Amino acid sequence: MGDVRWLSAEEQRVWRNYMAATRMVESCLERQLQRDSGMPTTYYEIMVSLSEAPDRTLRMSELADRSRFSRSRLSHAVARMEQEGWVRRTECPSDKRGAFAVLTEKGFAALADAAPGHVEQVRSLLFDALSDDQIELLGEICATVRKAGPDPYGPGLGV
Amino acid sequence: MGDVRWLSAEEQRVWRNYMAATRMVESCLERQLQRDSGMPTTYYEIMVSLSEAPDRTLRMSELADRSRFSRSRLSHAVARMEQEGWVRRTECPSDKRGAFAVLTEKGFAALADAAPGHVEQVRSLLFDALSDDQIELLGEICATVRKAGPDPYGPGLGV
DNA sequence: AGTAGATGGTTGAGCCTTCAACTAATACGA
DNA sequence: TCGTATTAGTTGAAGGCTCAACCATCTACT
Repeated sequence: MGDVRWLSAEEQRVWRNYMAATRMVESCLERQLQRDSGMPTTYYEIMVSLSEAPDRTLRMSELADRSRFSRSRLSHAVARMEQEGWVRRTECPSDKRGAFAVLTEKGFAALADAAPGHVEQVRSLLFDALSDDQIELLGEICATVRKAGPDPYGPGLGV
Repeated sequence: MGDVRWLSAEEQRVWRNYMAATRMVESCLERQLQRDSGMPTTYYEIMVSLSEAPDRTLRMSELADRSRFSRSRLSHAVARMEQEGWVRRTECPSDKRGAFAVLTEKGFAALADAAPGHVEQVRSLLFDALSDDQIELLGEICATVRKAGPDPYGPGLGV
């Protein structure tokens, strides 16, 4: 716990590029989706998770874990999405504390509508810019970072 | 504008790893800094920019451009930081619309105090997990993505 | 059965960000 | 010089996120 392991000039350079690039990607995606489909990427991801689940239904906690959202965040989000008619909440018979989130038809339609523009954006921001080799390497790097990180890393699971 | 270029299975895998990894890094950094130093990474970055400027002073717009923040966001942030005593605003003699943001001694101290923990976090989340080769490749990849992206990409410059 | 502790989920306050509207000052062209 | 268009910066409302506190229910142990 003694001296600080400051970043070398080279590491600084990498780090600033990393920040700039990831922020750019994130913020462009957010803007595009908000502008064209009126939803934050958060909601998009929640709906993707639901759409992939059997009966388009998941327990709130399961949904929170998969998207790595805090329970609180998910709860607020689902409340909002319920207002939009994209999601419905059902109670769980086997555990009366529990709740299911169900993607509605309207929600599925909104998702289907938003998807093409979103995917196009992902492609043009990230994949189009990189060579096949770079894409593969990036995949490995991200997998490594992800595995090395704390798990669960945030308020997602457990907290 | 015809058919959608959906992601291949492989691209999906890369994309989900990318999202998971970058989100993890971001959220861990945010939490650490907020917990240990009571500031969001946003403010940290603003103070870094100011600390590197001559006289620890920058025009608001210059500061916004460097950090790629919208003018509005910066304005709100600086207002908040002024309350904390970390930053002071001065008016610009040559352009009476303009304003300077100045990092105070207290702000500099807060930054110096926050830096070690933040850097340690950056290191342990990203650099420690990767080989030297991977770090270099990541740097290149990010530089490429950054250059390929729209510029200015967001509400940062111009909007 | 009775109780202590864990788990599922919600809520509200506070903060940050975005968007759009706005003021004030400068630059530019006729 | 007048008028218009830009540019610098701020503001307020609306929405999303975090944190901590909070019920309700379930589990496990005695």
